[in-house]
Amino acid sequence: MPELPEVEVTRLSLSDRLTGARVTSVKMGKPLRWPLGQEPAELVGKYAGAMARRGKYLWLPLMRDARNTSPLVHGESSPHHEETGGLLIHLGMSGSLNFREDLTCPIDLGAHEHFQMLTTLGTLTLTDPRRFGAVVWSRSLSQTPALQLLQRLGQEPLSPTFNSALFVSELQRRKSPIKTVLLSGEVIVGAGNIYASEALFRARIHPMQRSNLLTTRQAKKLLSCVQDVLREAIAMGGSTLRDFRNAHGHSGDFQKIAQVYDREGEPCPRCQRPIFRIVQQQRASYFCERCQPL
DNA sequence: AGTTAAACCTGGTTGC
DNA sequence: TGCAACCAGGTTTAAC
Repeated sequence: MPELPEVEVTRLSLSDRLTGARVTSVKMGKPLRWPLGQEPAELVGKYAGAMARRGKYLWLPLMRDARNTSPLVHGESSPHHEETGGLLIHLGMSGSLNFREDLTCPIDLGAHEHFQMLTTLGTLTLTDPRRFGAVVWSRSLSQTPALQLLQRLGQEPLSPTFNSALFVSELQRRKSPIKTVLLSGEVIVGAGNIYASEALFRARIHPMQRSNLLTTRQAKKLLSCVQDVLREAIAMGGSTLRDFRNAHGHSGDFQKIAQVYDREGEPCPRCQRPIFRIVQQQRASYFCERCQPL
């Protein structure tokens, strides 16, 4: 599921509703991708900060006292943050976070609910049928295991400090197909299988095109298409193929306006020829043979 | 070192 | 209707 837009929609829909909340209890369901790395009871009594995002990961600061609940900017570190910590959350393929403000009745874990944190402001629940997701305790973003999971990630496509020259040069030094490079997350994070196909269609670049064979002009075009697609998808609440919901249970709508993803055989919106489906790196790629020549 | 397949899981859809 | 095969938003790990 969750590519950058869905993760960002999740973060935005939680807004700051958890900020300042004190954790009252934590329940775990079946095992996720990695163990929590901490006794659930150890989280009780900590105070939540504002949720942040890096790539497809969410970071929920959990601090010892209520004073430092201001947003944690990635890279920033203070002695207070160092001695507290937080949860690094990944939604995997089928995960979604739900937040309920009602504190009235005790909430039991459903069959696919594998992490639940009760707080003084509401209950945060991770639902993830396939359990490729993760909730991992880390002392800070600059320490293991968080650092290990985040350190190889490429640039944030929607960051105001995005370095487009670096993006171009990183594409030029890789020989893999461009779709593979986008999905790897080593150059740019956030584009998964849906948005990689959509961005390549918009940029009129064949998914099999070798990255280093793109012209500078093509690379820049691709960058702006990736950024546009991600921004538009966020504005539409993300894509809901099956499982994705925002923190309030609402589906996304972007899949309705996807131009090529999951549209094999349908007419290309630009030239009317049928959309092709191929498999790269064990993932489906959708494109138009005419509009995206090799 | 760089590229590709296998693995982690569940459930829905497709085809015989 | 039953059942096997295949497919799905991601990413690590092992194997060439």
